[in-house]
Order: sequence, then structure tokens, then C-alpha cells
Amino acid sequence: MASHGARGRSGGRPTLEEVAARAGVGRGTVSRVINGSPRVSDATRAAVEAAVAELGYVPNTAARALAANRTDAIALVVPEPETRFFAEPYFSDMLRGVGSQLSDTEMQLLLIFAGSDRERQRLAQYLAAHRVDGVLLVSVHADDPLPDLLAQLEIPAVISGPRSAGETLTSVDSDNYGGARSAVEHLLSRGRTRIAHITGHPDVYGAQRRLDGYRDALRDAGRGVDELLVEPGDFTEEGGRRAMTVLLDRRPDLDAVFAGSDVMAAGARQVLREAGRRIPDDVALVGYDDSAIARHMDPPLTSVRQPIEEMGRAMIDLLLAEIADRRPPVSRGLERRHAVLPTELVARTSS
Amino acid sequence: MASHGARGRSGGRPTLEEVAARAGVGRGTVSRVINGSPRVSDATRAAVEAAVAELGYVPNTAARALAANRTDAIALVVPEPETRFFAEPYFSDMLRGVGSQLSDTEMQLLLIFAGSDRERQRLAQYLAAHRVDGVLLVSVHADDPLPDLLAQLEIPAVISGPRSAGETLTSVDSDNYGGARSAVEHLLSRGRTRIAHITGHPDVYGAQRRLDGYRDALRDAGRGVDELLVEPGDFTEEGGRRAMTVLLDRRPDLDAVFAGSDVMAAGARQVLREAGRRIPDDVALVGYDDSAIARHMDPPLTSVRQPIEEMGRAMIDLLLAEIADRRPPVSRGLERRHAVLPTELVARTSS
DNA sequence: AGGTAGTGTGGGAGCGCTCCCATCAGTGAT
DNA sequence: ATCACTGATGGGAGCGCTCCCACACTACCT
Repeated sequence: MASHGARGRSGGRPTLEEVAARAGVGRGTVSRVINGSPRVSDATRAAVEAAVAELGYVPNTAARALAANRTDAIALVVPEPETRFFAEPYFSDMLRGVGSQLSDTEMQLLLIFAGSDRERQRLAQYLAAHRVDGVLLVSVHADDPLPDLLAQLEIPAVISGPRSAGETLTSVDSDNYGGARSAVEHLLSRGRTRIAHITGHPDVYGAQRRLDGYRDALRDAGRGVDELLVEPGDFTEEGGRRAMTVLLDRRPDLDAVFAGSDVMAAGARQVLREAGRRIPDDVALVGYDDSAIARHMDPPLTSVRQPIEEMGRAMIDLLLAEIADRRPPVSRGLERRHAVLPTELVARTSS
Repeated sequence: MASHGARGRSGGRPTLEEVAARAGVGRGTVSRVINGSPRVSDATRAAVEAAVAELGYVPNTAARALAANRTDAIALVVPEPETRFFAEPYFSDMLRGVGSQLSDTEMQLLLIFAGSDRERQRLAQYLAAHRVDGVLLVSVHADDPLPDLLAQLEIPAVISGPRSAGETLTSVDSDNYGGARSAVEHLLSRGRTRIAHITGHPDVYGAQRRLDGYRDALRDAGRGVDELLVEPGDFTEEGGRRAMTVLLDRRPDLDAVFAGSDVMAAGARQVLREAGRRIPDDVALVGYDDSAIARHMDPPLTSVRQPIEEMGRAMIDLLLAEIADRRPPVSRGLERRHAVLPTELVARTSS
């Protein structure tokens, strides 16, 4: 009695009970209206809604979470050590997609960094405490224990960029295979015949798929694949430089390069320049990601755009579906879903 | 299954009460230990800690929030409409700083987008419901009502980039004035004498400060300020192009340009090129932000780096301090604090 | 000895919801 | 008129914490 007087009056946020009194109904009825239950008469619903509006009632999330055993929050886990990933537009664009799709819901977005060991430990506690209803995973390494932890805790999760063809988590990906194909086909259509490929890190699934696309595109065009024209970079500018140097050395007559990322393309460009090759006159160059670098490169870089914002949206859709599926006592639909979104070639003057 | 089998009951995560029973103490005592109260004997504390470890106890955030009327969460509000801001490293770097500083605490980070009207409305509800203990504001316009709303609701907030010299909110900023000075002094030391300045949007406080720095640096070097050498861009590439065109037209003999952002510098570069001016031979160019664009520009752009990650850290420090200050019944320290962090000139070949 | 402060400690009383069961009309069938 | 439903509603019983008051005890004073 005495206790709630202090903040009950001064802070004055209305409670369910107050709304109920105002509307002349019971607590349960207001709860039903708030949560959109159909088992309420129209008249009652209207009365409650009026009371809610008059009082400016906003549900208390903590109370709801406590009573209902759910949090209405999802976490976006960022494996921060990768500075590159974090600074790339990839992250921002995905975030934008996630945010826009989330704005239609009551869900809130938690950003969790899992770079350092301490952070990872904190994350494990977090998940163990079931402080979120679901998890979004981005750019996870093949050997990361996180996906298994999530599965074990039975926490709904969606991963962007599956770790392998047999990804067990629900996943969202762009069509790396198709994107690579379109890049190579583009170069072929420009009359290029000796097309090199600088691949990404070989144990990144997406990089493998791009390599597959490169090979198949050449094969389907009736040309063999010259393995001397394929060299791994590691998604870095330095890697791109190194690979380009090797390629130029092995096949001085190459007339096009398809790099597995814009950053590697930037590295390759430097080497080509230094070797006196003109772009695109002597060597055509195509990148991947369509990042800011591509637009600002000299000459502007042709690149494969991934629909990252849409991927973010798709992740939310899939995650919310999984959370909804799991609400009923027995989890039924156990098949995983995998979304693959189309890419788009953005032609510029480098090819 | 171990004795603490994850689903002993019906979802069975251990509660305070269970820990208390295990340790042979009362609920209140466990709570005291968990929250680090000094009023517990060493023996009891040890017993409780053992029980916590054995049971793998993790406090239930929702229950805590409900009982204590705090959330242990802060929000980072992003005025999303500005695509540019979002894609710039600025955001990622700040996020990294925020994240790293937060990892020492129990606070969780909520990302809230306030781009669309619907999102802003949701945000207002959010804040009204006191769903966060504090708010981080980034890149807020001078006429944004958000700061006032926060003040009115008495929600602790820290803004990065104060809106004016008389900012009422606690703020964190980089030394725009000093940064601009160092850029101009750098150009002067390189023997440039007719230094133009492309300013940012004039009602952005930081842009004003940069202009002040530009003027004072020239003045202190004993040179007058030729207002025909100052032209506003609006932080966009197109704005940079337009401003450069105007400047070149008015003062064809200019020999250096200090742009208020790298993006505007990129625009200026294009115009200079088209006008046949060589960089840096004919015209030296300096940007601001030291973004990816600066490194990848041709030639690489000299630019002023802001310690953005540190700014993120500083924001967290100030915000946590404010939240702590506000916990006691009566808020005492009402003076606002303003942190200003030093910038650094990164010299490259464009100057 | 009685009094007066401390220390630890236990546990009642909520915090504001959701869940669910009991209740109460109203309806149609018997 | 009685019974069995059905849809709508009220409200008790928690959810797992924090707060705070009451209650030992143990010093240390007069």
C-alpha cells in the first residue's frame, strides 16, 4: 500500500488493471483485447480500446515476459573479430533489411558481439538464460560451435550464408553459383576468352559455389577450365594482389579476371596497373558484392550485387516463422528451410 | 543427465529460491550475493556462490526488470533515412566502440531504427514505456524532437555530435575545429596559398566548427579569409561536384581544396579531373572522415580521422554514469557533460 | 545488569502481466 | 421447463525477482 504510492503516482504509467477499471471490465478481458484474442465481443473490445487510448496504456514488457515466458526479442549475433565484415556495407544493408522487416512487429532487436572469449561466454549465458526468442547468425565460420549450442538449447535460429550444402540450420543465402555464372557469361559475351578467377577462402561455402559457377559457365560455353587460371585469394586486398601476381605470371595472356570480391578486385587492379595492363582494354575486371569500392574504383568496377537487404528481410521472416512454430507445446515442423535469393550483375566500365 | 538436467520440471531453469534451498539460506540472502551487496558474511557468500555454480543459475532478466523497475538495456537509436550515414564506416566503428565498452557490463544493446514515421511512433511508445534505461543518439538533426522527448521523459541520453554549442544533452564529439585546423595547416605547410573549403550542411554544428577551424587556421597564419573560396556542399558527392564547379569558376587559381567530408572530396576530384587539374600537382585535396573511400581514391586521399570507436566508448561511459546518477531517488548532478576527442590527420598522396 | 547500536539474515509483499478455470448468460434441443 | 452446450467474461494463481521490515544475535556502551 505504502510502497507503490511513491512511484505509482509520480511515474504514473497505467497498468492493465487501471485500463480494466476504466473500461468497466475485468483484467482478463483487457489482456485478451491487447493480445488480439477473438473471444471478445465487439462492444467490449471498443470500450477497452477507448480506455487504452485515453490512458495511453503501453504494456509492460518485463511483466509480460515474466508471465508468458517469452521475451519478444531476437538477437543478431556478430562475430566481431572480422573487422572487414563489419565495415563492409554488407552489415549495414543486412541491418537495414532486418530493421525494416522488424518494424512491423513487436519484436525488438538485440545486437550481440561475439568476438572476444569473454563476449562469447556472455553470449552462452545469454542463450542459456533464454533471454531472446530467436537468433540471427551472420558470417559464421565452418568450425564455430555456436550453431550446435543453439540447436542443443532448442533456440530458433537462422544463419545467413550456410556453412555447407548440408546446413542444418534454417538459412538464407544469395545465389553465389548463379552470380558467378552471370559474371563469367558477361565476360564471355564481351569476347573474352582467357578468364581467370581469384577465389575466396576455399572453406567458405559461398566461395566454393562461386567457383562452381565459374567452372560451369565456362564448360557450358564449350570451353574447358584451365586450372592455371584459378588462384585463391583470401577475401583481402593483399590476397587479391598476391593471386593476381601469380596469375599474371602463369598466364600472361589472360584477358579477363573475375574476382570473388570487390576488395580482391581492388588488389588485382593494382597489380594489373603496375604490370602495365589497361582496364578494360587489355584485361576486363569483374568483382563481387557491388560495394562502395566498386563504384569508386578507377575505372568503376563491374560487380555482382547480392540482395543483402532482402536477405535480411528473409532472415526475419524465417526466424519469426520458426519462433511461431515452436510456441505450441510440441514442435512439429522440423524440416529446415533454405532461402536462396537471386543476384544481379551491375555492369560498369571495367569490363 | 546431470543432476541439474535442463528440463527437470517444465522448462526447469533454476530459480533464486532453488539456489537458496540448495545453499541452506533465504531468498533475500541469495539476492544479496547475486547483486554484490556487502552485507553478507563471507561464509554465506561462499555457500551461495557454490550453489549458484552447481545449479548453473542465471538470473531471470524479466523478473528482475519487473521487480526492480529497470531494464539493464540501452538503446542505440539510428535515424535510418540517411542511407549514407548507415553505410559509412562511421556507424560500424561507433558500434564497435559501443560494443566493446558494453561487454564489461550486464547491459544489453538494443538497436532501434527511427527512419519512417511508423518507426518513430514505435520508438516514442518504447520510450514512454521506459523499456530501456538509457539512449544513445547518433547523427541527430537540429530540429529533431527526439532529444526533447527524452528530456521530458527524464531518460538518460547521450548524443554523438552535439546539435549546437549549447547542447543540453550530454554529448560526445570529435574535435572538428582542431581537425579542420590541422588540415589547413597541413596544406599551408605544403606551400599552398589559395585554399578553398567545401563545407558540410551549414546547420550541422560539426560543419560549422570545421569552417571555424578553417578560417582561424588561415587567420593565424597571417592570411585573410577569402569568402569566395568557401562554398557549401551538403555532405553528398553531388554536392561536392557542384561546390567544386562553383569554386573553380570563381577562383580558377586555387591550389588546394579542403572538403568537409571524403564523399564531397570524391565529388570534387571528379570535377577537378574534368577541368584538367592534376592532383596533387595543380591542386591538393584533403578530405574528412578517413573513410574507405579515402584509401581507395586515386590518388589516395589525405583525410582527417576521427576517433570514432573511442567516441562510442566514451558515449557508453557517459551514459552509464548518467544512469547510475539517476538511480538514487533524487537526481543530483544535473550538469551536463561534454567530451571532445582529438582527431588525427592521415596524410596520403593527394596533398 | 539493562540499554543501544550495529550485523546478518529470513521472508512477506508486491511488480504487471498471462493462463486458465469458474461463472454466467444465451441458445437450441429435449 | 430442463439440460447441455457455447461464447464472453471475471479474477485467482502464479511467473522470479527486489525491497524492505522484522528478527535474532553480537558487541559495546552506561
